[in-house]
Amino acid sequence: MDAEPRAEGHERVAIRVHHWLRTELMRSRFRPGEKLKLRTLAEELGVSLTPVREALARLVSENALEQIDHRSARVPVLSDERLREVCELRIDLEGKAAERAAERASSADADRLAAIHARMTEARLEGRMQDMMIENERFHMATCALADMPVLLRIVEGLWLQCGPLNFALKQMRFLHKPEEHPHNAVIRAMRERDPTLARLAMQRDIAVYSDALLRRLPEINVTARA
Amino acid sequence: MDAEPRAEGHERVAIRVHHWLRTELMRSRFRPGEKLKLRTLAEELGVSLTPVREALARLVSENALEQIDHRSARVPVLSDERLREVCELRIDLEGKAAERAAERASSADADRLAAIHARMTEARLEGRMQDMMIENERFHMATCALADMPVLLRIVEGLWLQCGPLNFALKQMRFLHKPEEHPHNAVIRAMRERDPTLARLAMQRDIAVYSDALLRRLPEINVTARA
DNA sequence: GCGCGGAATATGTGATAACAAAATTCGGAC
DNA sequence: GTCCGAATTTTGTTATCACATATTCCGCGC
Repeated sequence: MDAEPRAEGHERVAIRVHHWLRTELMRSRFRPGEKLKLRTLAEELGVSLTPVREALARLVSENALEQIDHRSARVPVLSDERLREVCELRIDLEGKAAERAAERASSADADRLAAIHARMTEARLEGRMQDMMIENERFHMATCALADMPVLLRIVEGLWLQCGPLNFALKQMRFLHKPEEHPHNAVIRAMRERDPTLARLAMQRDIAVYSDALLRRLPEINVTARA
Repeated sequence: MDAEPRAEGHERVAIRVHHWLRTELMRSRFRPGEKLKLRTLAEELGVSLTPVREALARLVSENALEQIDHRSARVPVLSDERLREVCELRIDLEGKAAERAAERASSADADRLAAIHARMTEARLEGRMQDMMIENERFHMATCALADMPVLLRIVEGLWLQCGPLNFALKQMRFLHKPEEHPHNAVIRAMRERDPTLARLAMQRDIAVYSDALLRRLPEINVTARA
């Protein structure tokens, strides 16, 4: 099977599993509280236990999974306090990232952000909520990446991952903003105008609105998680 | 329901290795750029490759190690920019933690911090720099723990771990403060007086002084790392 | 002496097996 | 019918093995 003998194709299996699990968590395939079983995952992916184990260990270290009873790993059930904390940290850290990004972004960078946001809006209008969420994530990660702070970027990715399993709650969520008032637009404008403070405030408002909506839904999420 | 079913005796080997490596990294046993070899570590600890592999994978996920050429793991060589970033994030995040801690700390908590700082001062006066560093770490972690923000605590632990390999540079470092002016004292006072702003500023000053000292030393550190 | 190439060694990866602990199922006593 | 305990099954952990690739080392030719 050397379709790609040396190219991108032959990543390590453990890395592939890790990426796959990350994505599935982001797509809310697993519910909060669900236990992830080694042999089940290994069979589904057609690999042995070893790389699956490594991937799970990494996700535990990233706080994307929770080690329960010193043995199995499960998707964390976020308490109200914990979700509040994650959101608060996102507000601080993504706010800082947006601020820094606005100091450094070129107009081409701003265009890229605008393109992502356009795809996100399109998906939202067509009711493809899954795609909308993916583009939303892209928007935030792209903004963070513009700050050119790799350590911060990894931390923010970790925070997103912790909220990932909750995203399915947003699938039925009403529109949070009128399209023309969406905070992302202000973020993009701030990039073009090199206005760090505006960028920070707009990003923080975006996250705050998202957080409030999620926190209101948390009780019903954790009820369904119990089942 | 035993008193302590699996308390001390048989922790998982992989966890033990992970803790051990964390500690060794903090104690600067490994130099920046050093490659960590599976079989060497396994032999030293008297275990097989599997748990060592898992521990290394976790440390890579925690940014405490760096995956090089998609195969081996090595202790990261921090660039000037990267060290600056880590320190900047520490100033933000530990500042916030100290602020929050000051809102919630009891006077018993303040006593505990004072005790840690006293041990640190004692170690410093006696020239036991290694012990001093350990107590310094304890002081910062204990303060963060008082903030009652577990997610933040894990992030800060990760940032410390990234600086860990550099700590050996501080062994010969001159005193950064006169004992009575040490910022830790101001932090403790802020806890007693419930003064969040003072707590944040004092903690930030402490980290800033440390950071500047470390940044000045970075060139020579990275030279020795090359060897 | 220098560079090159191949062999020997070192090193990491993934699969499998043996084992231990936990969860589940089943059967019998009441 | 219910509850308790033993047997069975499930599940996670570690060690070992086979293999692929990277690195080192040595000898040969120039």
